Amino acid sequence: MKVRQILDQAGFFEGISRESKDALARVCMPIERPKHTTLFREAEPGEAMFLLARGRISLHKLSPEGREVVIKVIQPGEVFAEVILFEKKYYPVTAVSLTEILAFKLLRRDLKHLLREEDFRNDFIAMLLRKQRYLTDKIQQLTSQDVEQRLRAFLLEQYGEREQIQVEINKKQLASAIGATPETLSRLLQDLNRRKCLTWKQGVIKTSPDFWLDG
Amino acid sequence: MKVRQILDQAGFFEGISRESKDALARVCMPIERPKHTTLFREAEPGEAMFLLARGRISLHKLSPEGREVVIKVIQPGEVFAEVILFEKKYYPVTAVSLTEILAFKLLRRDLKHLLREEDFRNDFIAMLLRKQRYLTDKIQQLTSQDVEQRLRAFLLEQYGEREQIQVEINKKQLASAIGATPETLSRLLQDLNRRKCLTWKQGVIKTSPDFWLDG
DNA sequence: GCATAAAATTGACGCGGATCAAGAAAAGCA
DNA sequence: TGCTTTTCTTGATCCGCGTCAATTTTATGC
Repeated sequence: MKVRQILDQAGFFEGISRESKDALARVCMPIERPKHTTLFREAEPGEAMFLLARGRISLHKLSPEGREVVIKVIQPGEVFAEVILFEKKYYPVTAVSLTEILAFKLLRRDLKHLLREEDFRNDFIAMLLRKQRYLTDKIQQLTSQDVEQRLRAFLLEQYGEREQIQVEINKKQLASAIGATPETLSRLLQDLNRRKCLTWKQGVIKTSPDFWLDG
Repeated sequence: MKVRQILDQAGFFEGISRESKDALARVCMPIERPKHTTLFREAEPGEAMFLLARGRISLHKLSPEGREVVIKVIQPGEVFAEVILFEKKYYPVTAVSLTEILAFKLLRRDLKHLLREEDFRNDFIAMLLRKQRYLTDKIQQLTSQDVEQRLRAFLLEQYGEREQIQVEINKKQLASAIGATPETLSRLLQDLNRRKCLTWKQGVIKTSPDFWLDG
């Protein structure tokens, strides 16, 4: 079946047994959406978590003053909204597709069933712990790094240390993802350009080795 | 046995069965330490997680420049260093007791065994998700709130909205916990004093209702 | 008890980045 | 294709908070 193939490619739960993976493929529902689609909103009730197969999704919260704070940009192969499954009935963040996406939806009762299997359970818990570690690192970054360092960390995390990067999100979104305003990002890019570290033209970023060094 | 009683009082894994709790009590080792003791350091290898029964523990990371960034202050009833159990062999943070503490140490293999029990597993996963939600909120706070709001959020989280609070940590530590310098906190407290919102004398904070309102 | 260290306060100063406003460029749409 | 809307850029200004340095206060040890 098609779902099963995509699961294989996407690298969800790599360590799990064939049986668990088949079971997973049986219960999850494919979801395709164009860009700028809201999958769910903060404080909305729900009972499904998602696996992202293709595209990128932004998870953000709204501050009391109405600022949009990006918590994480989800990449293919990652799981999101898993918090809904045990702890609370309400989504803690808003999820919006930044690009066209393909995701899988997984219901609470189905997941609970899958967790009986030790391999699956271990993979699931390991995934949660990985995310915890990510959030921990992010807190450290936000309190001790400037915008340039945060940009570097973001690009590294999302695309790796590459010379050319196809960015499928716009500058406003990227600014938000690194906890800055579009104006600040614009000025930073201008500066990096002058220093011959990084250029950004028509959705393509080109970096020089210098960019990855200093910091 | 004594360990079992403390486990009951501390409220670890409230939903779990009598059998699971007995099993937990059997495998965990009590640890008592004076204040300012380092339990483990960032990047140090280890294979145990902890349950805190009494006292407070600060989890922090060191930034490349040597700044100490507090990730979370652990309270009685909370679990920490659980990341070590599945994902990596190295502690991602440093843990230092802020007060005298009583904690329980739980080894990897024992925990994996306990996770076979559904009740225990659900409680454990729920705990992980609670922490994830906490970290998510913290990121939002750090990027969108000023120091005064962060102080309020910290006191609320740690002690609730009370008129009188016994603070068992010093101002330097508190400053660090809310992502600020001692100087900034000092000035903030002075200002709150002038506005008759909050006083801090000899480890006792007194707040007026005003303090909890504005923000 | 004094001596030394650590914690807390206070002032002066500067910088990173937010905010506001206005214009240029690009994208969406009829 | 022209019109509208959003995104991006650029400049001017402002402010929160960090940094540095100098005291003062409190804690700690002999």
